[in-house]
Amino acid sequence: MIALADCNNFYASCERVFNPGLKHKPIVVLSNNDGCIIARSNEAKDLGIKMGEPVFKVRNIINNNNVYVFSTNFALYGDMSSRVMSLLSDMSPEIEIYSIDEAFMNFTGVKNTVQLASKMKSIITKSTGIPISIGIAETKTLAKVANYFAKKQTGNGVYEFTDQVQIENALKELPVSKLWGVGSRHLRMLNSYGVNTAYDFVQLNEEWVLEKMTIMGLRMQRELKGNSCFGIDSYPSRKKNIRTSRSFAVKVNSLQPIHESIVAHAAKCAEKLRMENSCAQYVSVILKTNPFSKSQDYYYGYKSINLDTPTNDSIEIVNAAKILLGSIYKEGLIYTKSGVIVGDTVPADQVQLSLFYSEQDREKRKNLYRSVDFINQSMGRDKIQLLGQGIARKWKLKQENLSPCYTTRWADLLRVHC
DNA sequence: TCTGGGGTCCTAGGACCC
DNA sequence: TCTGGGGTCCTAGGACCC
Repeated sequence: MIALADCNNFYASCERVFNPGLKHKPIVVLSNNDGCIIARSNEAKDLGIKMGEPVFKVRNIINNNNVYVFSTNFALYGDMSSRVMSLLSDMSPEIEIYSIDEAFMNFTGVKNTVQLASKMKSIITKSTGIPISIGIAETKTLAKVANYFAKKQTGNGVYEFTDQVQIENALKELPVSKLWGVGSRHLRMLNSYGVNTAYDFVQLNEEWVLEKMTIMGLRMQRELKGNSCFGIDSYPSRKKNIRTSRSFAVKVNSLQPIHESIVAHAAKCAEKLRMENSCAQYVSVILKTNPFSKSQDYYYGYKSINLDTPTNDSIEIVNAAKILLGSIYKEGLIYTKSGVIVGDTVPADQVQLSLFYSEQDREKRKNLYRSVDFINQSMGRDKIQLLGQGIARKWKLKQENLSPCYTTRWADLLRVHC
């Protein structure tokens, strides 16, 4: 059996833990740059605020209903997540941390699955204040479905599929849009063939599913029939790509701030690579205009370059990114977002040096970055940075409603008055 | 006026090779 | 005028997830 633990309204719940006055109040959390809604409490969902919706479109609902609005605070959510995950790991022999708020656990051989899940749930709530739901079933996809019903039940929060009739009834009740692996495109396609529930989907001919939805669709269908296609992957594999990108806080129509942002993103990518102990074999740069703009055609500039030798050296990655930027930047456009991607990573200790590479230089740089990373991690990010990242950084984020970093910054610790 | 960021996997088609 | 068959690798783009 597989169990899926999923935190309820995770970001909104994190904000609530340290601010109990928000209990039963509608809360939303915004994306970077305060652009879109990326998390909602149940109360906010009930007001009709949708996932991913731009804030300006729901400004009226927010104002009229006293909805509490938070800028995204990843330092807080990341730290709360690791607390939840470490508690789950203690109680489960095999666990795959699937996302910031979800984990699959192998319940094979567990005698009383529901009892164990309920215990997990109460321990997490007691120790972290984060509410979770747990779904249990034969396969990952069915565990996702079970989790959906665990969340729907009031008060309980644990749901297990034990027999076929129960599964069939659940799938008949589940809109096909809620399935793990059905996005907006597939949904439209399936609806147009009269497939509306998960049960309708399971009835479809396998060849048809393969043709219309590739092997991914077929695996999903088989999982819903109880045939496991996805195992529990408990060892986090090295990331294949690493990306750093941001929207600009203000509109940008000159090269200078874009250049600064690209240097900063490239340096950040290099730092992330060093944290993972990886080296990348290619660098890509993205530069785009507003896709929703009516006054200007959408421009999406994207270019990659292969490196002679895989690297995690900030200066090398920055230099590659600068060259790429030069080749995609066009005068006269108003840009809204830039980014750098590094990819095809290899373990840092297995890098094949190119013929012309000096081992000595590489060692020197390695020592330099070890010191830079140490200082930035212990004394605050960007204490030491490349000059090209800019001092004023006008392109930086907009975060107007940021909550304190309750758990990761001394100055923000919660004060208890006796 | 105002629309996130960071990932994964799969496929079709082009380039290239023998 | 007539122009094969079979393979690999790479990449852009699509679709999905949280």
